[in-house]
Amino acid sequence: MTTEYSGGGDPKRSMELLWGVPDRPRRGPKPKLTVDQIVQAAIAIADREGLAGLSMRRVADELDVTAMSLYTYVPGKAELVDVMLDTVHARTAEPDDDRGDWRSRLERLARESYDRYRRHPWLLQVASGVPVLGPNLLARYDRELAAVDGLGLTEIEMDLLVNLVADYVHGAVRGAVETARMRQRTGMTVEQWWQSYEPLLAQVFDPERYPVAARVGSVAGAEYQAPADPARSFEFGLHRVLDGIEAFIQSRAGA
Amino acid sequence: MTTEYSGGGDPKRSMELLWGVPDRPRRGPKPKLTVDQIVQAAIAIADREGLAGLSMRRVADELDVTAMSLYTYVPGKAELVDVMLDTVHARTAEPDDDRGDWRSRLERLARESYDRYRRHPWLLQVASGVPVLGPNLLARYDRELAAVDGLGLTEIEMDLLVNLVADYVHGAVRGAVETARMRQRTGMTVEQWWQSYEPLLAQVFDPERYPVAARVGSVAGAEYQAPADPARSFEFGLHRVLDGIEAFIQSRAGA
DNA sequence: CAGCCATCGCGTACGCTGTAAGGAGTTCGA
DNA sequence: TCGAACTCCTTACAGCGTACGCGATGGCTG
Repeated sequence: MTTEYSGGGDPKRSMELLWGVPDRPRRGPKPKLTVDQIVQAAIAIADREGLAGLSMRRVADELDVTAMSLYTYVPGKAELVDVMLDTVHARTAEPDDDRGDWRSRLERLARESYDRYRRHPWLLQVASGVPVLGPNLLARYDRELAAVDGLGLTEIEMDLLVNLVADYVHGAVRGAVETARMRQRTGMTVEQWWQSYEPLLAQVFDPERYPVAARVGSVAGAEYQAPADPARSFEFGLHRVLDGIEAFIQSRAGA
Repeated sequence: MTTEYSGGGDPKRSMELLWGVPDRPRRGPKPKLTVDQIVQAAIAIADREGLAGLSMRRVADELDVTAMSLYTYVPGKAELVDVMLDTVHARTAEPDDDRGDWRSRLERLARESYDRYRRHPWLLQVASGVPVLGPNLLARYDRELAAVDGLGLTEIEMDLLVNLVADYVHGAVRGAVETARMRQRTGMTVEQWWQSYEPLLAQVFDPERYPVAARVGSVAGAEYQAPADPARSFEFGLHRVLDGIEAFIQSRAGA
């Protein structure tokens, strides 16, 4: 169990943090920390222990200060998460975004997003529907749009397509992340968990009441050794989504 | 900001609550409450105030008992959420699940799911990747599978298709839910929020650095009067997903 | 019909959370 | 040199889930 944020704070203060204000000459004692140190520490904690494990005191401990000291650098936890969100969207290298056709470009971006969620599972809990846009989030949006630019689509259609892929990836990565989280918390693999859970289910399961689920569930349970196979789901679904987009682009080209 | 659960508790106790144990003759004082009353009160609170507003004390207040009394009926909060999850998947009527072709069946189920998320936004925070299956969740899985049964697909393919739709709906409904949540918390509509946020963004936004985003963003911002239009995104994406599934089913029929 | 004891409901307590308020010490600009 | 600005701290509050243990209740057994 974990906590969800973003947009909770003051957007103005978040934007200042994200884009950097030209800092006026400082008068008092030298700051012991930087905002970036705090953000990096917070990201490390959230990666390891989830958003539920992220607390101001925990971050402060890591940096050998008290919790309240952090409020000198950051207005509050919500704004800190806003900056964390933008920060993990930074890119180390600027690779081959333009290579290939639109389909391979979109697929590459979808996998990049999937991998980011896997690396930073807490991203799933950060509300990004009404995001506070930092430089890296904007850069990502720009890259995604560029992947479907020049195909004769309207701007709105480009936006909708990019949203579709982002929405699907978000939905699909949940299974994998929750599986990993369960393993971390309980020390059990999904297979082990399934082996102890399946008998419980069998006790109450009535095949006549759920005929299709009975048939499909038993085949899937045997094949996955678990109730689901998130990685396989993602692969399968991604191709279907891209097929759907392909049909749309072809129909627009014909119009 | 809210809290995420499910699977956190003891699966065995959750299963007992979900499927009902034949209760042995009770000896002590008459119970003041039933599990169902507690679950209904908890759902009402979560609907109104989000999962963050759901606390044992809050539920107890609503029912005129103390927090600790609830632990007579429910092992803990995690198991309570498990039961809440299954309960909101109950159906009032048994309508026309079989009507139409697979596409209209799947679309109807997707919209039903979308509406449920809108009615119970906290569902988005409940981890369902490793769900504790109750009768209603199983019934839903059965219905979804039945929608793609008899098309010549393998069981695994049926499972993957059903997952794909569920994942997409989950991803897509987030935008709408977060928009509604923002309005509830801040009292602002998205349009109002956008009017105050857009100038902040314009101050730091460099069109040369984000050329495609600049073009698309300005068109979309003007058209939506917001950074996005979640309802429209869902409609658009759902049709693309179904198109992708259609392509798959046709290719399988040909094989 | 008495008495046992399972069960219900409650009061208290612990360690955790985000952060408001205010005080002490440090360093720069005037 | 001295006030203003700034950093960092201690203290405190209201909230959380829930472990523990205590009285009161009331159906089953003798």
